[in-house]
Amino acid sequence: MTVQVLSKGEQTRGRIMDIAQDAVLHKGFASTSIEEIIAEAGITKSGFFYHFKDKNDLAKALLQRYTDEEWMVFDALFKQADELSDDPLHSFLIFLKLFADLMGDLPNGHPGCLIASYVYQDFLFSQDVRALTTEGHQIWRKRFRERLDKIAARYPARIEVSLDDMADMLSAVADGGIILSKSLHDPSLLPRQIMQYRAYVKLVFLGA
Amino acid sequence: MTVQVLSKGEQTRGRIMDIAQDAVLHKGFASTSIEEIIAEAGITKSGFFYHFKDKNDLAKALLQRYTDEEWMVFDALFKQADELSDDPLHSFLIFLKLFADLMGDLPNGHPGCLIASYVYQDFLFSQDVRALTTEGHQIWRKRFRERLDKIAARYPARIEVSLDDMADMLSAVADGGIILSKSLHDPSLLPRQIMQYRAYVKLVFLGA
DNA sequence: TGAGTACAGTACCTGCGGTACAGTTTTCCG
DNA sequence: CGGAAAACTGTACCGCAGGTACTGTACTCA
Repeated sequence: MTVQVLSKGEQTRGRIMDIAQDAVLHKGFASTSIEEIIAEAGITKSGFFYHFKDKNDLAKALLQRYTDEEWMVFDALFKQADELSDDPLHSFLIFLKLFADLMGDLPNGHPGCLIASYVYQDFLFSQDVRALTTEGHQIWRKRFRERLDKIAARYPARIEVSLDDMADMLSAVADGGIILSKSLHDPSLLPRQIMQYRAYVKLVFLGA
Repeated sequence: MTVQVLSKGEQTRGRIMDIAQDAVLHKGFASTSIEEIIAEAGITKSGFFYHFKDKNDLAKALLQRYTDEEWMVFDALFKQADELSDDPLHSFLIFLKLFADLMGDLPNGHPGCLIASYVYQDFLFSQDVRALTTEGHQIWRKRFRERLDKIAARYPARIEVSLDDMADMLSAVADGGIILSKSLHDPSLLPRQIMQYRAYVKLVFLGA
């Protein structure tokens, strides 16, 4: 039912990015060669460099698209949670459960977070790519923080706590959970860690 | 006062690894070239390959040394904490504070976790390197879990919680905290995240 | 129908990982 | 002190990957 609105060039560009993203998340950016990408895409080197001026340009495009898609996913989850409860705390708790379920439902575990993977390969990329990872995490902080502000207004926190730190903690637990999931070959570890964070939020605002 | 027990070969090998580890943590393993390592070490390519049969061999040696050193650091912190309190919970809380302080005291922020950085560059390395990262995280789980078991025996948990998940959460928060610290250029973020985890532990076993 | 778009083809340069192997100095041990 | 092993240096070379440069061409759409 999806209508054809993409030009042929945009289609090819998208196919290159799909192949590249899959490879990058599985073995890292540096060890993903352009040659293997074009081989799988069925194009030539010229074709690749027609769409991306260099490898760094591809990295940037991948990250940009990835963050855009992540926000859409989160928006959808937030919206779904808001429909299930008017209360800010319970809506956030529902969101966390939905988030955990989503992370657990992926067939072979979560493929990884592109942002996190880029952070560890920092100087590969130019300053503007670094800026993108920073911006990405800042936006997460801001959006989670907004939710926590509304919660704290209605449910006074049981302990002294920085809401910025609490907001960041979800990003940290998610990124760290992905690493642990991959390292220990346990796809269920990531959703369980998100549920741990959920338990923390519950304890802070509701108590035991 | 340190006595000279290292042969010249061991010294050079160590110098190569020091230079390499610094570079790897700052820009990733793949984009750290052997040529830049030997340039800084003041040796030739032949010299490098005398000590390491290939780049993967270097990666393995780095990881092995890194995990060994980490355990020594943690042992020292645990010992210090145990001397300050006999109570398992308070000792663990002290340990977490010491850990957070240590992570914050590094001049330019924590350089990063080698294990985490390797996880995102998976297929670069052979199966035995993968095994090392897995083993590393498993040992952390076991050691933290032991502490939590002793705590739970004296302080019944206020909520239903998996102690394995709680043990893993410290690794996750630390790994994720490093990523966020680097991404947001805020060295104080990592220790603050560890303190968040500490607050969680406190809430679970002591309440508000 | 002609001007872009979206590539293919070819050729070539560079840097890096890695090999091979011969030669040289340094260290250590009996 | 001498000799063997350890710890390298020097040189030459290979293959692969990223990247450049430029020409040619099929398709597409106004």
